[in-house]
Amino acid sequence: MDYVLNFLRLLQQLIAKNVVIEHFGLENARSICGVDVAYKGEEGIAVAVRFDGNSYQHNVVKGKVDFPYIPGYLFMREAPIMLKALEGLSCDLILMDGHGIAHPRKSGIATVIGVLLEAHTMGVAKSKLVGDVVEEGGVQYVVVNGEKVGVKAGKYYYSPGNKTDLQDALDLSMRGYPEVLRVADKLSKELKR
DNA sequence: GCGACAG
DNA sequence: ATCTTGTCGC
Repeated sequence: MDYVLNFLRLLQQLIAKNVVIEHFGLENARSICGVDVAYKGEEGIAVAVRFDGNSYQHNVVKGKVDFPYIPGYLFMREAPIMLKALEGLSCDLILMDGHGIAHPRKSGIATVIGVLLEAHTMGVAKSKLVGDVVEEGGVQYVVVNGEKVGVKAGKYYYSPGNKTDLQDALDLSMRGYPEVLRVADKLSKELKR
């Protein structure tokens, strides 16, 4: 499995070179999607929820998940099934569990999916993967090598995935935990029964 | 060698 | 993520 991780690391470095960190502006997101995955042993249940400001809609995908969870390589385990769940949904902004550039190689799952789909994405994680939390002007930033790569608000970490920036992460964090993610999490966990 | 370690 | 009882608090 050593070969695989070496290769995947190169892939992540390539992805990191293609990330686009630029201001999006949440006000430009007419539709926001949230994706989450729950497990029942080897079976993964992915749910993608879309909210367009008026109504909700969602996709459910179940399938075997082979790749193990390895810190730093989450995308290999969850990106495939997440992408399937997102099929057919048009989302101006995609949110998902996990980090974006707040990653050892600036290539968290939100970045991988964002670059792959050329979409606006943002990672929302429940715990830190890398960096130090530094407060500045009333805001808690996730800092890696002196660079601010994310924002911590409450117990959540927000970091740009692709075609979004730190300002977007801060703006999103101030809206509180995204409802689409709360719904996706709740739905995926109750559908595995 | 030791500690850290998204879901 | 999942396993898994009781317990503290609004």
